[in-house]
Amino acid sequence: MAAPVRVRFAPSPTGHLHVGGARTALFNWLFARHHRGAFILRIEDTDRSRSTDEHIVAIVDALTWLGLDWDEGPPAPGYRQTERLAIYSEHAQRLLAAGRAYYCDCSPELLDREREAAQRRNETFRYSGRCRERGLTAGALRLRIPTEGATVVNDLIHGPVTFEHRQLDDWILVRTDRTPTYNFCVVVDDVTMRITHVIRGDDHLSNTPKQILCYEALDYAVPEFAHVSLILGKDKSRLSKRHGATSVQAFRDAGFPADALVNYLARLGWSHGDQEVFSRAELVELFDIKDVATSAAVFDAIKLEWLSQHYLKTMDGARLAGLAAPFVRAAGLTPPADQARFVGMLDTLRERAKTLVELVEQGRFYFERPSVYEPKAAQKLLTVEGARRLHALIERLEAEREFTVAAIERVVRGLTDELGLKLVDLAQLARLAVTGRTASPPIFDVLALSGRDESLARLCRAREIAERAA
RNA sequence: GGCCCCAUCGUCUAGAGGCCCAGGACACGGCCCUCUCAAGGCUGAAACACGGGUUCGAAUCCCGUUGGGGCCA
Repeated sequence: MAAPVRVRFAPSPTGHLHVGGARTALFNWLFARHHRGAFILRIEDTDRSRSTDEHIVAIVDALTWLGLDWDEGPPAPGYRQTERLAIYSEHAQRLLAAGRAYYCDCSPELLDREREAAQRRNETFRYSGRCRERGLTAGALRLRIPTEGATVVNDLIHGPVTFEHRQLDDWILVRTDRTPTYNFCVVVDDVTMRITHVIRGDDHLSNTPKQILCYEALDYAVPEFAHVSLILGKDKSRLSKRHGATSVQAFRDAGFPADALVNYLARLGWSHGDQEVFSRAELVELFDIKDVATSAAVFDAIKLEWLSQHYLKTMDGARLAGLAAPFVRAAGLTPPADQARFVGMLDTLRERAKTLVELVEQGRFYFERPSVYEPKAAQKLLTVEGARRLHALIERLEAEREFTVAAIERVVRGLTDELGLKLVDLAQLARLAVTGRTASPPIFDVLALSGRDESLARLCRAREIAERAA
């Protein structure tokens, strides 16, 4: 029986949660859930100048919204690097005592000169090792790494990747000002949190051999690694703000269901045959790190929209009502108290919108009377003849006992025949009167859902305007 | 610049030597359905970066070139 899987997602709270980070978090979460292991959230806030508590809150909110729950991490203490400084220095002392690390007092100026010289010779800069045997007791702490040989990263996604030690240098663990470096903190954190699989962005692949050497110096077991490719923008450069929305929060605010974003992110770089739509349960069951693609992927908002619409179209009515209500209120409107009626309205809207924001916009007329009529249509339809037709329609509807979709349809179709018109003639007229627009859900549904009183009031108002325009 | 990673339709991808003159999905075009708009159905166009090998046979293996990305910064 292998040791239980423990993975982590370790964002820096220097901004909102980026979709790239969200995907890394998702892959970690899926891996943990698939193997019934633990998913740990750790905050890498050693860069104090750029880290803020607001960003931690934003990241926690975004992960929560996505439904990526963690088994260990904030708000419990001990999962922020700034709380763990003592642990880093303890490990630094151990390495020093064991002779695996040494102090170096070379000045930055000297190092810069060496770096430039190395570049002129077309070589990788590698610290000369001048202080290796000097036995200094202060300065920057460097890891002593082998001159010969190579370190192989057995990446779960990429396979074995070899790095020659002569390309690596005695990197700094702790700076002269006693602050630990990023690479050192990561190793110590992963080791002390007993992380078994490090699943992270491709941008860390080059740092991995240095870290492996540090694990070995510390005499700790090296975890498995899996480096996920980066997400690119349309122009194939690293996805950034200039490509449009990139934060999870932005997609949430735009009205994408969390399930749709999760499904999209999962399929970006991971696949399972020809399947495109996956429930959470399927994702957890089918996810295998070996099926993650090796190449970078371009973020395609259009496909996300398609998935979003798919989820809006297919999700349970009550659930949709729950998701839509806040967006209705955010638009300054009020959802009806009658839940069944609200769900009925949403049912006519759901296949017409790509996001919840769009859905509310499409269905505005359900919550407020149209303040204006589409000008071109009004000019064409709200005429003397239009007023006559509206008048007839109003009379028939008033006389009708029932105000159901079926009854309304019977009335309208009957009137259409009598007047020698096509259905479209009366439908568009009624549509304009009730919604103010020329495109809406089926007009019989709209009428029934709006209710007899409201529908008649709107038809009458349109008739007045038509009469006045004449 | 050095090191590392990557390379199938516009995009996400299937493909782990013959099942592929390359499959699915999004987007795009056409047709159908239709009270509008959608949704849906059918259908069309669209790719193995290039050059060498290996093999009876390569999208699949190897080498190189080119291009993109990452790290060092």
